[in-house]
Amino acid sequence: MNPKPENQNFFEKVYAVAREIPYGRVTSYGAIARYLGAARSARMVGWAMNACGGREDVPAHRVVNRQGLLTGKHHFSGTNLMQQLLESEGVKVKDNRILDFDKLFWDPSKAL
DNA sequence: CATTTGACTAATT
DNA sequence: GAATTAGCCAAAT
Repeated sequence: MNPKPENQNFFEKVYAVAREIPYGRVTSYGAIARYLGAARSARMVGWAMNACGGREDVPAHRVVNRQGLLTGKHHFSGTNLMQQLLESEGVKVKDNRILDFDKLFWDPSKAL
């Protein structure tokens, strides 16, 4: 154990919320950030995802930008892995964009 | 300790 | 309406 693991507050919180995303749903970085109290730290959420390397429990593919664009797909293995993962969950993706994003959008603050 | 970056978002051009 | 700039905040170098 580390002397002061404390917690990767931000990262852990982001991971916790990401894990709460129900199957076949998606959310935005800003929504998570807002839920964490860091309304303007949407980028931090993305950064946390970048660090999610070993966190398989973190469905980063369910987290997209506000437009439903798979901006982070380049960080996944391959080129369209993220899209395939979403499609595998029943989420229709067209040209890196999530269809019916408004319907599939999952708001953590609402989910509470 | 200062600088850079980065999977965003909103506003502006 | 698309492209660019600016603002934000926290971690990484």
